[in-house]
Amino acid sequence: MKPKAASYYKQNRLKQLRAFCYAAKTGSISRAADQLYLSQPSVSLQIQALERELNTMLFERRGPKIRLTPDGQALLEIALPMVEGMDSLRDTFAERCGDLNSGFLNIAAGESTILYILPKYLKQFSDQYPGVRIRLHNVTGADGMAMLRADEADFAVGSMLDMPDDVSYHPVFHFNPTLITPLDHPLANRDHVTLEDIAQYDLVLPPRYLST
Amino acid sequence: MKPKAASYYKQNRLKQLRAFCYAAKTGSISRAADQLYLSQPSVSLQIQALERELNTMLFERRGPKIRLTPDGQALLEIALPMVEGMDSLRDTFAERCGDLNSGFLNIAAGESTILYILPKYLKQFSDQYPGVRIRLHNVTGADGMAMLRADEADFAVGSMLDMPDDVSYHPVFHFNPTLITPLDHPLANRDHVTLEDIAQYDLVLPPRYLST
DNA sequence: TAAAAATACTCCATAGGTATTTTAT
DNA sequence: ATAAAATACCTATGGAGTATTTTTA
Repeated sequence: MKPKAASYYKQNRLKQLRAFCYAAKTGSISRAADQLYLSQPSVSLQIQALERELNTMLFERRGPKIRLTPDGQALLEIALPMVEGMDSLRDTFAERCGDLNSGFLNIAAGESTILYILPKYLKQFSDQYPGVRIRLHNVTGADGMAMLRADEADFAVGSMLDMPDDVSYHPVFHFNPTLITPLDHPLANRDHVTLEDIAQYDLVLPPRYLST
Repeated sequence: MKPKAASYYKQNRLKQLRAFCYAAKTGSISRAADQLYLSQPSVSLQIQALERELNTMLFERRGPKIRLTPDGQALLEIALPMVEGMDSLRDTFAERCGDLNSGFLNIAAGESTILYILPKYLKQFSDQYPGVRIRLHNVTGADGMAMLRADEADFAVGSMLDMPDDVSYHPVFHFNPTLITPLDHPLANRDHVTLEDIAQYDLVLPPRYLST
């Protein structure tokens, strides 16, 4: 039996607010119930619960008609954006990180790598994911390692003669390209990395030449 | 039996998101469970349900450790403000329209009204609602009307010889005091205004003399 | 092996339904 | 008289619990 956190229950605020918003918008509890695919008593009770918990009158009940009170008006202004936000969250989320995502990709590489190797692939990548901003960091191999450890870079590309043991690398092809990630990267602990595995991580960089 | 609205159930998104946010912030499902006064399996299941519904992986499960995926990061940014908004809604609401409310009350009145009539009532009012800031606007009757229309004033007090028809006024007593509100004010469309009706609107101003 | 997460299962609180009554136009 | 909200009551879903197993660092 847990402490039970006396009065810490936020209950189903969301349902209550949704019921309230629909009732406010339609001006009728019954119509709200229809739109929400609920029964009229259900919506009525939700609103009553909300009024009880907020200790106020949200609607003026004038017989069969209801009307927002000033308090109700105030709540509506607060609650409507939240309810809409919650109900559209699935789409918002899909839009945000679904197929075309936003965000940043930090790449650490040496100057010559940036100049001669990356452009071709970056072009290809940014065509495919126009939402992703790419930041190139012109650093030497050692500094690139530092950025990886500081989580300032997502990938480092370049020649690596000495491979520190807190960074994993995985040969991907039979000729030398190497995938370098921070140790805590999802792919870091997998022994077999397939192209499909990498593909989901926004960037596939198959550098053909390891040495600049 | 109602239509049942195939797949229209938004379920308890809120609980799921709250569980997720706490887990993300603490970096641990168990700690999140503690803070939420829930059991560890409960939080775990909430998050799994969320992942199923959003069709994604929010956390990297690496044995006993969890870590936000990029998707999880994105969701956190979307969901955190919502969860916080919902959980602080009670306070937000109380602050906005509770017993001692905050906010401003704009009163348009002529100079002599301000000097000789209002002070007594304003004193009374500000004693009762210390949270409400009062702004007095020293304007003539016509300008007061303009402020009402521009929603820059909540009430206008003063003599009104010509009453424009886009502003309603309601005689309250048998001698001449008049209540003037913008047309879209809650009381504007009611034929019968009682003292109780007015009392809930932060301010009761029974000016004894209409003419300055 | 010790931690934290995932599973398995059980139960009861409550959201939701149907039926009915109340109320104001 | 009608239409809508409130009330009464009941049922069943699913959220939350305890106990246990799995996993990896």
